[in-house]
Amino acid sequence: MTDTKEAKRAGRPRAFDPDAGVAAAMRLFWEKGYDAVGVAELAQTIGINPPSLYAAYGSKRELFGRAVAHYAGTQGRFFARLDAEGPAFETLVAVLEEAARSGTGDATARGCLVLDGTRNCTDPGARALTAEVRADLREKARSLIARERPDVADSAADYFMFVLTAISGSAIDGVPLERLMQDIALAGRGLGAILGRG
Amino acid sequence: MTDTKEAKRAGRPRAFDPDAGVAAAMRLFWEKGYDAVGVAELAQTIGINPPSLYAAYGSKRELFGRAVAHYAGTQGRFFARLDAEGPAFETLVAVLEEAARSGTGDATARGCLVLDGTRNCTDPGARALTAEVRADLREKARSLIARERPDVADSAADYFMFVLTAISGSAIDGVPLERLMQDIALAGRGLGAILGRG
DNA sequence: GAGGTTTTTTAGTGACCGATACAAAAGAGG
DNA sequence: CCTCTTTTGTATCGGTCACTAAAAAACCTC
Repeated sequence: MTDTKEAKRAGRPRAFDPDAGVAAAMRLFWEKGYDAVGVAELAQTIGINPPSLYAAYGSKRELFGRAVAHYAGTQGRFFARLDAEGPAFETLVAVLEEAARSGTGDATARGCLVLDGTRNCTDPGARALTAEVRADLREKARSLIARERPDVADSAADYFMFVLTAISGSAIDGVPLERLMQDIALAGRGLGAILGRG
Repeated sequence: MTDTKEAKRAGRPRAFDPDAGVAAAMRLFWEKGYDAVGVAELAQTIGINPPSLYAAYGSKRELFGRAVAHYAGTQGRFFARLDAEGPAFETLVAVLEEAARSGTGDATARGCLVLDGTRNCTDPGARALTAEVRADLREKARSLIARERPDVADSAADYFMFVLTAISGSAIDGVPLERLMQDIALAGRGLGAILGRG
């Protein structure tokens, strides 16, 4: 589609950086959720007009897809820990704590874009975009757990997503990081129980 | 304002039951969230025209307030258990399980209206309506716990709301009741830990 | 019946939604 | 210079948003 390289093509050069636009859009979607962000608002924040937005990204939904991917690569980078070697229990708890930090680090963009960005969203395509990332995330947790306890990998992965859902929702509701850390410690008891004391 | 009694007043009689309208509106708000439900859709579901809706309820937000109150009095009736006498741990877990049942009982209206009905909602007034109910709920849990363990009442009440948030969000994401029950059992380990073995 | 009161219906308000038609503008290559 | 290509800004598309003005309709009391 669009060549990301700076190879000078014919035609009038683009006056803005599409990647920077994705980052700005991500921030907006994260703060307000998919439906609550309008195309006009997106364009104004990026510093362009709506036609430039459609020419560069295709549609609001496609821009959201780029934003979700950017979110996963920045705010959600710590989930890569699930792929690394190491004890499951400690890794999972550490990831939950990182999620709490990410979801409370900025007062204007709380919670998780992937978990709550399409809540009550009317666009099935946008919902599917976040649902796919959630499914990938659950699978990462499941396979990590399966290395130690394949018998409980599904149940423990479900519980991991369960706690993750609580973290994002609570962060959005204004629960501060310190309390989230306490909640994670308590929820970790359940994780330790099913994993047989990590 | 409007006399709920059937005392025959002057003027053309109302052709619909306002309470039944609230129930229908509640169902719609529960299924889709505040922002995703339009006034035209509400009116059509109730079986009236928009002007009748405004004459009877005042505004979309006020109708939502009535709907939330109706929800609390029907779907959320089991929260009254928090006011009853009894051991805190068993009561809290039972309430969490009831919440899971309520949030998964109907495939078309999942989760909790109070916890997730105004997620990503652009109307601050509507958000405040659900936030107030959530605060009341947390206070009920806190005072129940305080009867046994005043020292940990705040932390345990926070954790209770944390788990409740997970239940509603997970139910919306499609997690079936059986898995939610497993998750609650695991989360209950943390509750038992902070309450000192319920 | 007439007058008063309230709800009904029809029709429409301005504002915003996502998405576009169109032509001027700005580059490359000839 | 001219042509080709792509992006730009302007101005708008039809549709939906929450909400309402206005008048007909349906009850009351007299």
